[in-house]
Amino acid sequence: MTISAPEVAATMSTKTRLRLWLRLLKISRSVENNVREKLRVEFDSTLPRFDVLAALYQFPKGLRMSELSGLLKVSNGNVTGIVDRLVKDGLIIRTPVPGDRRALRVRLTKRGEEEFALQAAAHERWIDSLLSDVSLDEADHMISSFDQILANMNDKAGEAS
Amino acid sequence: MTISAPEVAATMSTKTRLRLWLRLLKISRSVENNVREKLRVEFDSTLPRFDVLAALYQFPKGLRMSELSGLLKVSNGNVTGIVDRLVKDGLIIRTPVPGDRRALRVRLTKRGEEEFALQAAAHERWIDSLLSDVSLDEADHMISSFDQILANMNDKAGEAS
DNA sequence: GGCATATATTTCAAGCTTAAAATATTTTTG
DNA sequence: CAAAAATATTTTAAGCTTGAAATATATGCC
Repeated sequence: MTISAPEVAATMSTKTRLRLWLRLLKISRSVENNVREKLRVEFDSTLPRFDVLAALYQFPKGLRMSELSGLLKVSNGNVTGIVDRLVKDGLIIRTPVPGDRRALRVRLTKRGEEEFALQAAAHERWIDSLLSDVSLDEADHMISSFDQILANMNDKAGEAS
Repeated sequence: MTISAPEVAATMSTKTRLRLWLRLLKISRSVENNVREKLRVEFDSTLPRFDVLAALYQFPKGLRMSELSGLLKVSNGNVTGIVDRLVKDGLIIRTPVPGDRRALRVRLTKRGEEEFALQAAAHERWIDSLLSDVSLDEADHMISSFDQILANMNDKAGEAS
């Protein structure tokens, strides 16, 4: 009996995929740590707060708590705490939803909008600088690869987009 | 005065790089959430614990606390807590470092080694499945791109490897 | 209408994470 | 050698995160 070629090939791409994942994780953590530090120093804020503001910025009419946690793909209880603090800081407000007394709609205040616009512009510059050696073509190519991976992954796992 | 071409191009690649980062983050979080859930259900463990065990598995002689936190790129105090719990569970042990009474060396116990071997094998299968539609060539190509990005990023930022 | 079930949100307990302060020890240097 | 500076680690306070339990309200069913 000879060595099974498929098994050898499978092992090889398994190891390579694992390496790919470790590299992906390393980049992701590097960028995240970098952005986290800049948010702290320049805006006295955090990544979770930025994420919440970013989501609300896209929806001027506001979002329900559950829509917000769904978008950010974090737990409900998690968002409660972050929103509490942002409300206390006057960057967002909670308003009741007419017709459903269980639900609350959250949206940016005027100040929250202005503050986030500043943070978003800075964030864009930070990312542009960190990824400055990625050409437009390269970036486009990687984005399509990622989209393909994401589409496939959402089938494999229960994990939504 | 005509529109400045360089500025237009810069804006375009800035936006594309931002999109690239958001996609990268999405994949990274999807995979992480998936692995986290599987570690919880199948091994009653967590990602930070897995990371610590993985680091120690590569260094059978053990690592100092500061080497460990350096490798994982997390704070010193963070590792203290995770190590405390792993010690309590009998998966690792702390031993004094001869000649330096400030330092402690941490290494896997026999049980920790056996337990991690199981987790690592399962982890490899999970990743292989999640990234199953990435071909060997594609993976290799992405790995080089990532390495290049990482090398460039470490110059831009104070952020080490 | 009234009871069961479902949905929206918060609370809770436990663990993760950080930056900064505290502790203990080692090394440098005057 | 003693004071000062540096290093290794832990502790602390605050915030983030999760899954599960609790609370409040709404919807479906008889």
